[in-house]
Amino acid sequence: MTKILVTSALPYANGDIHIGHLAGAYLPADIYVRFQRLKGQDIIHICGTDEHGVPITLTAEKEKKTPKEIVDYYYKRIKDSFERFGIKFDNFSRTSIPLHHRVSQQFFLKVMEKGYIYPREVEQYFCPRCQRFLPDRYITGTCPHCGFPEARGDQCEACGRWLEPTRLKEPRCKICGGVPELRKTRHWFFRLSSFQNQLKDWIETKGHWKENVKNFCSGWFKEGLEDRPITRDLKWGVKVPLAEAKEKVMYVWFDAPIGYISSTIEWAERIGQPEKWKEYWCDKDTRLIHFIGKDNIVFHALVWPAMLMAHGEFILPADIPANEFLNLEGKPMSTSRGWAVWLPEYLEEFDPDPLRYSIAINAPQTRDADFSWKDFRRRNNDELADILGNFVNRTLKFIVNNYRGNVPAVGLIDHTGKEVITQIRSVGKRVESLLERFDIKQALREAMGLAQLGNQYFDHQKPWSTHHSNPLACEQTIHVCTKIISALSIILEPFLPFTSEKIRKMLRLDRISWDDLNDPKVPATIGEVAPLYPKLEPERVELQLNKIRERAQMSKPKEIDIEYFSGVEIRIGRIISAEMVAGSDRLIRMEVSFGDFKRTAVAGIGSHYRPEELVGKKAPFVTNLKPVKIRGILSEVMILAADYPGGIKILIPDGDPPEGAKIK
RNA sequence: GGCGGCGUAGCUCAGUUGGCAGAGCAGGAGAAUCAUAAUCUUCGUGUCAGGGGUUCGAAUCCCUUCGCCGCCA
Repeated sequence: MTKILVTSALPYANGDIHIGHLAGAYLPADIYVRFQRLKGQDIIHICGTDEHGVPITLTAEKEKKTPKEIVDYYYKRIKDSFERFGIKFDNFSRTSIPLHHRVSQQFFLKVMEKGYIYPREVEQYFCPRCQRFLPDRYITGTCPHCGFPEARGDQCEACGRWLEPTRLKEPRCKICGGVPELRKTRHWFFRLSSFQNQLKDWIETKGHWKENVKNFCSGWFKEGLEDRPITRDLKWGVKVPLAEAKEKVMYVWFDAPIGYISSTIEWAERIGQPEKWKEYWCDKDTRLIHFIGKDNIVFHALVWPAMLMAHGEFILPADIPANEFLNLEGKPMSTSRGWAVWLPEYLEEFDPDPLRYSIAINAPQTRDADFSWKDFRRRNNDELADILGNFVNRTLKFIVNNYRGNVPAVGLIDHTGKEVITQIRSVGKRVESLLERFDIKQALREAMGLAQLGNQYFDHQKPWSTHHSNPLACEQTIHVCTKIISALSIILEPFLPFTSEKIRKMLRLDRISWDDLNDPKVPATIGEVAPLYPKLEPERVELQLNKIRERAQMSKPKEIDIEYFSGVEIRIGRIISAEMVAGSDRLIRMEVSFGDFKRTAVAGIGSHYRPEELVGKKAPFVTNLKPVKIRGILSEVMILAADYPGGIKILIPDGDPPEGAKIK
């Protein structure tokens, strides 16, 4: 049998999963895998967190933690929220485990052995204060074209021109503000350029791939593929397995996709068949499918296949169903601006299936789509509760009320009933072929059509009336309706697994398979009946809408007027003494003179200043803050300092203003 | 700036290789009372963003303007 290996993009362990991620990769993948599994296919779903790279080290610094602490935290949260949302993986690994490091290193060495990795001297900015080489976008300076003083190392945002960091005038480290210096360093490059033709030929055989994927690739072929550096001067990551590169790690984009392989190996070991991963990665008959969002297309359709070609022992992707983006309330999602719906937060308030439904029925398959809370509520109430939930409920309640919970058995089914059963089969067939093409949106519409069909049939047959006038006909109707419910529990399982489970409980069905759609099983008696979905009041979703609006507002500082500002009293103070607060490695206690009076300050700047450095310095202090006790010491004034990832700098006045001078 | 995408009914979205513009919701009318007042039937609606071109025929292909979005290793 053809095996299927499905991967979902490795989420970056630097934040929670939000609905955009779900729509882009994880939900479509989960639906596809659940469907294939119901069909009895040999399929596994592999994923894990991507835990290396500079952004994680920066988050760690910002939160005064180690990178390990950051990734441990998010690994747990991400894994947990996937589980609660019903996204099922056969293995959910992480790229920081030793197994992954080993596999990545072997991969590296193998590709190097084949001649596709080579070292090259490059000049890069190094920040002596941060003690590290700076990625392009962490350098700012004056743009040589337009004179914009805050241009980024890779591009000037004012005039839009591309830049090399070395061309910036007065370069500065974006992290600490220090002056970086050019240093020679050696990096290893992947010979991507030599795969251009091979990749082109390969993609031409993929006529069935989605338009957006092919489009992206052709753009890149036009530009021409260039070799890419695959090492970094960083401590956090997979060590480069070369004696001459002891201090380097792999660039995160290189080791991350190898995570698909190492996660599969971890899975094989876990189930006690350590060689089994090869059946998926090394067998030409296995279909490798990568589910990703559109931001990942170039990588999965070009760079990663080139890496696999270079390595030579693994299969290439058979399909890359990439989705577009999901907007939120009409605006693109933005984690930094707080404009997103995060999964852990959602799950505190609602059940998984309504969101699975909302996303799947309006999936961004061919273009960006929009998620709104209003629409979410409507989908839940008008579609899930009213059409699907009500059909199940009215039928089963009817059985309870009129047949004491025993499903009527029937010897014969009349023409109309048979027609319905034929319809079930053809809906099954259509859903099947739509899902094979990854068209989950249309597939779900078709599946829901079955509930609608049920309501129509129920209405036309009028069992509430035939129950008295023609009991046999009534029994038939209810029997057929129960068949429809049974079919719904199968056909909806990939999309709404929790709903499917509830229905199966009510119908006392323990095992289901896609083939059962040919003649859905009907139980003799039913279990306890309860409505499938509670209706959502408008307030429930308005609350959510307000939450994201407020958050977006907060990330933008509020405008204040001059009166408001003049309410803050800031004066120049001279630090007359300073000492570490006992039992703390960050707090410094200072006595500050403002000429006429003295005050005590406790400030969390000890990670970047030694007390003796501070004594004698003049700096601005807020002098009318409400005093607070910190570690038992009353802090009466607050020192002003620049606080940014990687550093804290107190402000020193220009010249020598007198103690106590007011700042306006 | 360059490249790419998008613009279809009041709203959210489908529209295969060019072949009479579609669905759901909202809105109007009716039927039914088993069911979470939940269902079912039925009705209207479009400068397919604007302009130009190719074609017997364009929402679809080409050019252009406007608007929105993304990417730029």
